[in-house]
Amino acid sequence: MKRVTLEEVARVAGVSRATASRVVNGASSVDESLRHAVQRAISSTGYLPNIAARSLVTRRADAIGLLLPDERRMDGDPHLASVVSGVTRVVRPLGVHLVLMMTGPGTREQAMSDLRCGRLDGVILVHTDPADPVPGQLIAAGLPVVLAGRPLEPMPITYVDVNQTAGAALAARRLKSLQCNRIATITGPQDTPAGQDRLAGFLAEVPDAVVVHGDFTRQSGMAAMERLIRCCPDVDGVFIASDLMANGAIPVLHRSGRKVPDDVAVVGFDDSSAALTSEPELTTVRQPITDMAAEMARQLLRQITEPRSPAVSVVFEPSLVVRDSG
Amino acid sequence: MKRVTLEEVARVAGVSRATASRVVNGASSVDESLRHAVQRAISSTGYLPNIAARSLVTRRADAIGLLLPDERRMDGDPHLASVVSGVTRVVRPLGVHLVLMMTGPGTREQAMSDLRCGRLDGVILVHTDPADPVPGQLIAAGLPVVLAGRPLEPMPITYVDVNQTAGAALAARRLKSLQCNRIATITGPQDTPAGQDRLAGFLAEVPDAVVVHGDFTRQSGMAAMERLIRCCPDVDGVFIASDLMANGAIPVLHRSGRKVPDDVAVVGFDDSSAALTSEPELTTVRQPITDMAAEMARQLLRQITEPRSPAVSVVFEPSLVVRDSG
DNA sequence: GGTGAGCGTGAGAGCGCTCTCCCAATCCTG
DNA sequence: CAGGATTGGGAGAGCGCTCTCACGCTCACC
Repeated sequence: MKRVTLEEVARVAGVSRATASRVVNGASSVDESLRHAVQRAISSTGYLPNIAARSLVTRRADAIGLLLPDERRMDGDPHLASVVSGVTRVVRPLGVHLVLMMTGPGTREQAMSDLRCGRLDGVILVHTDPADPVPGQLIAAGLPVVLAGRPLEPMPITYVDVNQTAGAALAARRLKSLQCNRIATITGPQDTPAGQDRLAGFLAEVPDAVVVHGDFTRQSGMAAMERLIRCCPDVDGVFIASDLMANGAIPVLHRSGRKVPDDVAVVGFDDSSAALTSEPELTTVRQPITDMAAEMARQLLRQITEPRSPAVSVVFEPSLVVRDSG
Repeated sequence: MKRVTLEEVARVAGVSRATASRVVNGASSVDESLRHAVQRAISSTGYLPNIAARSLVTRRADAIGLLLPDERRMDGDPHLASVVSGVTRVVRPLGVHLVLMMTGPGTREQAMSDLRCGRLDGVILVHTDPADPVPGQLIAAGLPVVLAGRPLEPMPITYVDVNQTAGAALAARRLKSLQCNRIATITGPQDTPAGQDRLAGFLAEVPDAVVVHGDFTRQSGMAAMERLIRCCPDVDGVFIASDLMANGAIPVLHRSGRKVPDDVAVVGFDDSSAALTSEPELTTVRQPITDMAAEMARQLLRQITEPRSPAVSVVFEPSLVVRDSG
């Protein structure tokens, strides 16, 4: 089982290596008969182009990186599979590899050098720490990068996000339509755009809502709900800024003797798997994660093929998924 | 920002390209002073080796693939992040890339050609369909491959698994120690090794257990539990072969007026996130997923560096995580 | 019939790296 | 101190591919 090269294919087809290469790469200007000869030679020899050799001359790796937060932070995030799936859908038909990198010591630097030494053509950054300097560095270096979610500080970087504000408004209107009188919200961390926007969007609809802070984790959801029913026992509708927090909060409600949704209506955000494992199943705001991931991939590929193309932001509209909790 | 090559480094350091290469690759036989000169040259020029060029001559891609089932099947699988994390931990320090491939039309063939054309050095196969011919083909071609989980048919292939039988026995003993008299189990699909072994291991300890079949999904957990309480209303202890099924089953128990764990003790399997989002939190059998993934990566790397090394199986011992459900 | 445009093809120069020689310098041993 | 053994470094040949360039051919037009 020896490797078969383009040279070999050319020999078998009776053409030059250049012509064989043209056929492999689908160049148009090749005579039909020669094209067929080459194609026959390819299948008869079982030829597969050596990517390293190609990559060496084209200076393209045909691989992109997906930079993820590490397991701990990912833990709560049910989206990984959806993100991977969305990116894959766009990227695979083009033969581009998806390289996964979990944040750990030195990962981001690693990704930078992979990018610079041509091992990666671009990266998608997920859940970036607002203080992280990497996105800025990448942009400054003119390297293709796409962010999942709006950056905290405005910067000329391409990102894909869901309309968080609109999503929170959807939740607010649902609660109002349920005739809730005493409405509260458990927020996400206020140092993240998602946390901020979900609160702002909600308050825009329900200005007098009771606000209790959380940080998107289950734990914080439990704690926040305990505080909420203590400070505001007559609450009858609550928007919880992530399903995971809602998942922690609902048992607290139950233990306090309140029924969901009869006594207290609950609306979550994310439509993650936590929405289905809650009891009752969560009414929640859905983000089209897979589509968003696909769009990130598309944006990244565009940047790769058209360097220095302008930064854009693509914002998807969320939708309300009505289940049993509110 | 032009690319700096080894040639350039050699020039700056005043040595030959060969020597510079030796330093980059950590060859021992280089004079200290020259080594330092080269290292200075590397950092002053900001040199990064071009992986494609290296790969072309070494015939190593320094990348491995992780072949996953598609999103639908993955959906229930809470392990993805843990698997990725475990593999990453082993692989990154070596500068090896982790390429994610979700099964879709043509993925497996794609992976095969990536392997053959030297774009991937090896693959880890997760949740392979028992009928899938790919593992066999890979083995036949002498390509490095590691399976997550024992293959259904015995074959000379390296795999890493948890001792499913022992795990089920752990659950059984827990239920017995709780003085349960009427013990049942909800199984996984019986055409998978995991499904088979968990049932067998359980029956070995509780031969007279009531057996109801499921397929690892939440839905099936609900349905199975409904059947169970109908056919066996006095059940007071049940081993459910996956946390996800347990997560679907517990609300059924609640709705039937049974309290968990007071009326019915429940033990799950996996220690996935579904165990924590259940109410009450699940007592379950834990598999050390991250460690197992790391071991898979190690085994794969060994096969890559030592081709034709014998197939081995590594089996991890599970442990019981006692929480509130049983 | 001469000229020029247009097109398909082949020759060949690299892309940046590793690695095998081979030579020179140093070391040990008798 | 001669001889061989050992060691470090350099020259250079590729790895397999793409892509530019120039060549030869056909065709149209004046």
